[in-house]
Amino acid sequence: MGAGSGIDGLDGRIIVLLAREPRIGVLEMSRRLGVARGTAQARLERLQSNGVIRGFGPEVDPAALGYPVTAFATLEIRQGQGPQVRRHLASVPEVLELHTTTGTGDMLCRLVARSNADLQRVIDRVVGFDGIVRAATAIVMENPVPLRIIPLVEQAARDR
Amino acid sequence: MGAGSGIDGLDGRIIVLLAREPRIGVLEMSRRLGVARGTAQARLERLQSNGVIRGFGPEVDPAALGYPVTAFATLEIRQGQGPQVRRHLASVPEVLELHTTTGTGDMLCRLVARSNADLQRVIDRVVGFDGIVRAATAIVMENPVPLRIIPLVEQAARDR
DNA sequence: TGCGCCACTGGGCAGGATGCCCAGCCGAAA
DNA sequence: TTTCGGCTGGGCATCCTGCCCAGTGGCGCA
Repeated sequence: MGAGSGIDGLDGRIIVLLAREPRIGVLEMSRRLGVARGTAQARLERLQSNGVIRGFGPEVDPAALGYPVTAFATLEIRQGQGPQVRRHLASVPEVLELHTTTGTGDMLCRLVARSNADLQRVIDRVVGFDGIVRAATAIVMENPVPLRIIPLVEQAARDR
Repeated sequence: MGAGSGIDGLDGRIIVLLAREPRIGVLEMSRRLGVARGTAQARLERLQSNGVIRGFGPEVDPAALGYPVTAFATLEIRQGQGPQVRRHLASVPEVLELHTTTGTGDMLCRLVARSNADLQRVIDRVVGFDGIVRAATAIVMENPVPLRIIPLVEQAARDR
């Protein structure tokens, strides 16, 4: 991993272009970039087989689905209960992602809920499991920087 | 918002299908769903103008870009320094997202770095700003549940 | 210095998908 | 019952895709 990886300027421009206008095709892309279509096509393929671009899945807004409340929960789990806890959390649809982190056997997960009241139900379901000792929840109020990748891509391209 | 929104079964199947095989076109989609092409096309358009589907931006893997280390930082900020802190954090490429949360004027941000050592540099840059009083960092070790949306979509579709 | 490799170019080709149109049908609401 | 919105199934021209090719230029290596 990371062996032959790395992004050059053209790769960076491809990703940024794709991030800004996801619907454009290879041909339009090659026109904007000022390269031959075959080049753009080859680069795109390489970026995907490289794993740099994982895919083009639809970005779904949980709020538009009826889940406008987002929260982060820090979980303290009982020793050795990791696998069970993971399985449990994976089975809860409102758990959007889960990380294990350094610290006291902690996990961090992102939750959504239909309302603040509903969040209580979600949390109850999340922590209503033997392996979980304690949970601390932080409700998201604003999202000044939504998940982004462009600045990082540009820096990676600059660093050659 | 959220007025006429909501997802029916067909919408749910469209999103799930798109999430699993993002490259398929409208025609192939209509074939898999067993509906007319016009229907699939109209639904997709509606989902996008609804805001349920925000877009189809490329999913870029920071690790493949040379940033294999992910961390979450909880920041305590000085009263009234919110706007400045946001601007500062937005200017750091390694800050992938930023949330303001309930609690003691806290913020939570996701960071990436080239290595554990590099993470120190990133954190220094993040907290090297007047408005930030204290920072607690949790390094991500594993990601048992990567950011996902399918289970939530299926539940939303089931709930009518 | 000369050679081979690799990426890029510019072009061509057939098949397929897209965007857009239409008339007809049907169920639900007024 | 009438109207309306959504779905169907079809057609159309245009455009893009995936794939192919030969030619060219830069670069590292012997």
